[in-house]
Amino acid sequence: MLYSIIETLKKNQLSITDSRKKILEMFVKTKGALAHADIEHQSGTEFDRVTIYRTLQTFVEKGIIHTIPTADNSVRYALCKEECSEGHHHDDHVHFMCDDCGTTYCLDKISVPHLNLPNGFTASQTDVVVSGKCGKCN
Amino acid sequence: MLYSIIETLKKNQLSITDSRKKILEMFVKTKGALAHADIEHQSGTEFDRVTIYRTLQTFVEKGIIHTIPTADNSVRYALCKEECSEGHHHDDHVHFMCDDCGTTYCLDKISVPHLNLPNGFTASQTDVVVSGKCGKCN
DNA sequence: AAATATTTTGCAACAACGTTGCATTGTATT
DNA sequence: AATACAATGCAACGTTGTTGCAAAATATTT
Ligand SMILES: [Mn+2]
Ligand SMILES: [Mn+2]
Ligand SMILES: [Zn+2]
Ligand SMILES: [Zn+2]
Repeated sequence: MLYSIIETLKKNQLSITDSRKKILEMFVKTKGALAHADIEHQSGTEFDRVTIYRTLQTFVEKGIIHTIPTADNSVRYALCKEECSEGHHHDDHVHFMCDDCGTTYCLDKISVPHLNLPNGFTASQTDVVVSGKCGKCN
Repeated sequence: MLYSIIETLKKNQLSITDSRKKILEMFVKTKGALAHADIEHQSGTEFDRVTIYRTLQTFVEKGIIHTIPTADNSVRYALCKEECSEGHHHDDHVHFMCDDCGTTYCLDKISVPHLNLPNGFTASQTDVVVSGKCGKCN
């Protein structure tokens, strides 16, 4: 399946800029997730820190990427599947973070389990983050 | 069940100091979880920011409190059950964060479900964080 | 294609959060 | 009570993220 960067930006009514193209390209070419710092390092001095923050924010709002909760409370991002749209994320899959190589995976095929909450509690979102060793490191 | 602050500190070979006593007391008296900022506010100018950071660190290392991963990537802490010890946490329960009142609950009775990971992946820890409305806010 | 309107970017300044080194103070031990 | 040891407060610093605004880039209109 091919992913058109320009199409994605247009579809979301975002103007086509260098930073948006390159940052989105990084996500498309990466299996795992990316942190702000990863993008900053990969792009060198090409973009300002602030631009990267703003680009990530915009992508999250538009449903192009989603944030991943991690055990160490660092922020990571990964591409959304096509079902996500502005203000409506549907990334209800399990995330995996390798203790060895640090790679964060979206386990798209493993959906988050249903839980019986205590009386009076209602859920709007459930995040599952698994830590351990990934396929490469095992 | 009663919780002796002094006993807990002694059991973990920690010297008995004002900050440790008062901060641990806050956790014992609180149903939910506490953030660094909560402790700072509740204690006024009594302790330095750094002391609070170091006390929380020490308590986590000793297995007295555990950190709670949250959807918004803020750091929270809650009391551990007695099974936890230095370097060995066993807080495998579900956490709940109320979107309305912000309270974070340890749902001790709901243990994290077992998941079938992809081939080659092994889990060392699974964190489940549910967001939604709590009993009070529903 | 050029002119205009709109968005995005880079910079600077700031705020929140967290860490480290070291002298001072407090706790434990003899 | 004297000594040894550990924790605290302070200052200084680093990292992460935000905001306002002028300059630059992109989109739209003529
Ligand atoms: Mn994901
Ligand atoms: Mn808990
Ligand atoms: Zn790995
Ligand atoms: Zn609530």
